[in-house]
Amino acid sequence: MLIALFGPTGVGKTAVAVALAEQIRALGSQTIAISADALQVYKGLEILTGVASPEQQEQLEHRLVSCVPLTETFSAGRFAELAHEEIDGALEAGKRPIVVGGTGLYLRAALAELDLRPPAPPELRARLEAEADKHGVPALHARLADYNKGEAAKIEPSDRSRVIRWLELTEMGVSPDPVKGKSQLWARQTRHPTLLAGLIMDREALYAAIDSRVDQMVAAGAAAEVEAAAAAGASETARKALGFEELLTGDMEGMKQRSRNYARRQLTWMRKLGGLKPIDVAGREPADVAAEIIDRTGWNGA
RNA sequence: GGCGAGGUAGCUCAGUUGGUAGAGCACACGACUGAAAAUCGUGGUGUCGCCGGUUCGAUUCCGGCCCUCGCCA
Repeated sequence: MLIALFGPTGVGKTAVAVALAEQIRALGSQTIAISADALQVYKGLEILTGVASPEQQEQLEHRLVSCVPLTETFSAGRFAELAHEEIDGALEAGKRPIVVGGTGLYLRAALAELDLRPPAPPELRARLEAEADKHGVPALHARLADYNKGEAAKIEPSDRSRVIRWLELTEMGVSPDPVKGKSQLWARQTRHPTLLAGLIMDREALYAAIDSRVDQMVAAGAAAEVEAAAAAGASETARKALGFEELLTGDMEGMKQRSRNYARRQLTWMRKLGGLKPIDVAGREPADVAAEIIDRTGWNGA
């Protein structure tokens, strides 16, 4: 069995993971953390993306963190392969892995076997991007209707990312239609028995925690980190990190705002994730939260 | 004190030739399958500065007052 931790940015996932590790070791097992985060994978954005500190990683080894060069683009598909390897490897070694992360899609990709479609060649995407700039996204969307009227109606004409992705797939000769049956994103189905815990706290406290976390990141040198990353030629996906563009222009308020907005979208994921056990962490010590999670695993014989 | 500009949603503002008003952002909710910290959808925001006048009806016109900003003294 493995433990998975989900929750909005700033809720304290890493601290709970570290506390969990300590308690798992006390029960005589080994453990390791596998991050399910789209931006923490980048090497060189540790402060900005809130990767576990060196001290925390001394207490709990983290995988899939700081492992991709900034200049590379990354994707959920690549992540899924790496995550499955890490999880299976840890289980084979007799460890009790903790999957921790706030990227909903990545978390599901790590825990389940999603039927992800193939990636598009960069030239194809670049061509469609250019067409979208020239004619507008709705014009591209109109082409979807030629392919499949019913399915195209489910995609908003203004949804640039999805319209382009669908056209990529149709031009590649791959059916872009959703997988038949219930969505794999919200299903309870997982590759291994999993306890999925969702950390929550009241909105006001969460937003306050996010704001102060941004202040801490800035105090820790996030702006210099971003400038170095930009100078090093950070990829388009790396530049999506919350605060990347904002810190280049000194807009700390904007960074806080975007982080709060993101947290809200994460909460929407949390309400839908199948089998998730919500745990209110407001005002509690990480060890206390960890103990509640361990209780639910039954590992301590309770 | 004089002159000018302005006071409309939480913020920045638009608008009403008189029939009690709307954008963006914020906020809330939702969608989500190799870009997902991305991308997108839906929704309510309100003594239209205060008091009076004209009017069937005033946020809009008129008068007075208060406040803010700028210039001049």
